[in-house]
Amino acid sequence: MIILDKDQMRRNTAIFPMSSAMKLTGLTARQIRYYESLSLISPERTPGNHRIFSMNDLDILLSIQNYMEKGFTMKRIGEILNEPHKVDTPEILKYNEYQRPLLNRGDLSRFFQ
DNA sequence: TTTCTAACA
DNA sequence: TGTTAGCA
Repeated sequence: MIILDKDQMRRNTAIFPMSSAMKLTGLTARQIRYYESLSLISPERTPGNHRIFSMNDLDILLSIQNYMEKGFTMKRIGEILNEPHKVDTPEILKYNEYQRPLLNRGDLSRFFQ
């Protein structure tokens, strides 16, 4: 199927400015820009060159937070997110069990821990 | 006023 | 990563 799922399209719609990404993920602008440089996320840009994030971008950012909390290095996280074939290691699978549910179904509980 | 890039402590 | 300078 060439056309993405309706929901997937909406989740890929970029509308959040840096300030929103920072509040929603708890990350600093510096960190977010750094992760983009590692191709972990690919936010769109406004005509003025300002980044605009989609829900999927934020979701990835949240996942990065999870991995960091579990002690993964940015190098390792980069491999995990950019090269799926490296994810099937006992090491990763073990931690994936603790991954929180993705940003969907209107579940906002993740924002209130 | 907010965000951006680049670069240095 | 933090922070700051100088732009847009």
